[in-house]
Amino acid sequence: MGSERNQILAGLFEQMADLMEIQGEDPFRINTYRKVGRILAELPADAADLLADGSLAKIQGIGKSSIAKIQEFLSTGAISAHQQLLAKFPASLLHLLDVPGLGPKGVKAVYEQLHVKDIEGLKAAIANGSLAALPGFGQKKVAAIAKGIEFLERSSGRIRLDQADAVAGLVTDWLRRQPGIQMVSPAGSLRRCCETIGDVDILVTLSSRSSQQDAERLLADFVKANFVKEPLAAGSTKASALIDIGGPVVQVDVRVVPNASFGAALQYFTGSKQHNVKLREIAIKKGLKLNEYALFEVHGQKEHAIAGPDEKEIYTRLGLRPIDPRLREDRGEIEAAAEGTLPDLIELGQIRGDLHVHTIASDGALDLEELADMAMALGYQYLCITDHSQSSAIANGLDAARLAKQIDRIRRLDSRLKGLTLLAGTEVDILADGRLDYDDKVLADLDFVIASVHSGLSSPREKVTMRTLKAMDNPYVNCIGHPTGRLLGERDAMDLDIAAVIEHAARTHTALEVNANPYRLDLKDLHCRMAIQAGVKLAIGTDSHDREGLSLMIYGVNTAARGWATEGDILNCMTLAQLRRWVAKKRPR
DNA sequence: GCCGTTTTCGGCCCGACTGTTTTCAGTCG
Repeated sequence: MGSERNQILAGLFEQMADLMEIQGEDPFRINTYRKVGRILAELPADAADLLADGSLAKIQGIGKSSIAKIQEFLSTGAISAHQQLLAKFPASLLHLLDVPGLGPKGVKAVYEQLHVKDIEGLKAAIANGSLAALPGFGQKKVAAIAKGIEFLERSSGRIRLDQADAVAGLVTDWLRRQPGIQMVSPAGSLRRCCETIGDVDILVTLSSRSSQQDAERLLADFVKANFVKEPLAAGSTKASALIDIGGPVVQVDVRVVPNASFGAALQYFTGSKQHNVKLREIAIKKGLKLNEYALFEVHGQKEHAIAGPDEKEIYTRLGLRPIDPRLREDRGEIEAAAEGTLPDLIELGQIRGDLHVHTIASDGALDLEELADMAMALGYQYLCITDHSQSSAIANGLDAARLAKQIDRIRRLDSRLKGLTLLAGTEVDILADGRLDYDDKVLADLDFVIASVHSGLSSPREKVTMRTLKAMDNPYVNCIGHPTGRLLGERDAMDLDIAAVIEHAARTHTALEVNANPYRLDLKDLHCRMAIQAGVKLAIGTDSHDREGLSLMIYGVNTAARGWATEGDILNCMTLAQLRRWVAKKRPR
């Protein structure tokens, strides 16, 4: 995360795992490589630093062999074990693993027996019939692989959380209207509020009088619903269909589960996989067994369920506090649940205001009055207007004179408002050399200042980091907006030294934004957690540009919660008086 | 490859579904 180098390293371990799987090695050994890859990807600091101070070797799951490989990579830029694997199998085989229906065994077979190296080769082997001639590849399997290729080429991979919400809403609304339906709940990465979603999982229960035929009928009806673009499967417990949401195609799985298993199924299908593996290990140590039907006590051959209908019960019977779905990533939440030290996660209702909003003065669609009305409807105590500054010409940024007029309008409207305080702010550009787009004299007239990088996002690490650090040195800058500049599915994050930014934020009494727009979610969850651990305040802002904008706050709240944020970590959970004192603390007296 | 108040060796999470089989391997979540 923080370090690009960590990501490369993590990728190498992932690739080694994939290649070893194609080679047919011991699955447990492969699993270890994957685990190391995941640990590396989530490291809070550069692997080189953690290796140097010995903390890397102390991490559970990283042993001598992995340390040696990491060391080798850091000194030579490569891992010989990785290169030896690549000498046996071309790297393009790794893409073949992405084809649904084709696993490592299949990839090995097509490579060794048909010399298929990539998707194009696989298509050719299907077309000329050579794939169907392979032992173990019958008509149906070949058809499934052909379909898998088609899906791969059509799907955009993962979709944003708001897109997944839209799809899930469509399907759950439809499900709730069906006869006999009792409970409906999204599961999977959507329920965990991950930043992107692969496919949408939805669980339902039927009334106790319902039969298996009722379940089959429901699932058959689902794949025929008008929003379905293409049915994939419909059995007695599960149906899958592709749904088109205007652009990407999303797979939605609907599962009918027994009432007595609803909690266990919800737990199971919410994941994450790593979280579930650890829970099942705990169950085994206690002489229990956990699966998607229930938590069982095991007595020899006999077993009986001790939890199942209620998800919380699964956790408590395992000796754990119930864990919020947003924390279920095996990032220490299970240990915290055992010790009773889980955080009281931030909730939407604790948000007292929005600190990042644009109006028609720059590139927004709403005027001050409309925004004030909406903020009051949301029950906010304050709303900070933060239009763009002059350098953001494309966003119709305000120069000092227009900003002065805007401040005046804000003050006048504020004096008429009851129950809401309108704050005058800005989202000022951080210029190429790290200076700001307004003079300090201008900034001094504002209640709250966000500084953001909007240009030169692909500059080298040193440069983008320097700009951000320098902006924080300004006594009027209270918050860095969308610190990494990423746009999910569209633009990579800047190569920012996030650890350095967090450290500097702590030192300069500057907050970091959690931009709530589902395209951004920036800071992301892991960075939120790093910032919180460093004592940095997070400001959750919607960066609202239109009517829908203000309602996106929940995405920022969920992202912060995934970073273990509590009410006390969030700047805009403060009362107005607290917020003003917090801002004043950095300013010259 | 990693790990250990039951183990320094022998374990390592669980089940469903599908297709190609004739008792199971591969894939998936």
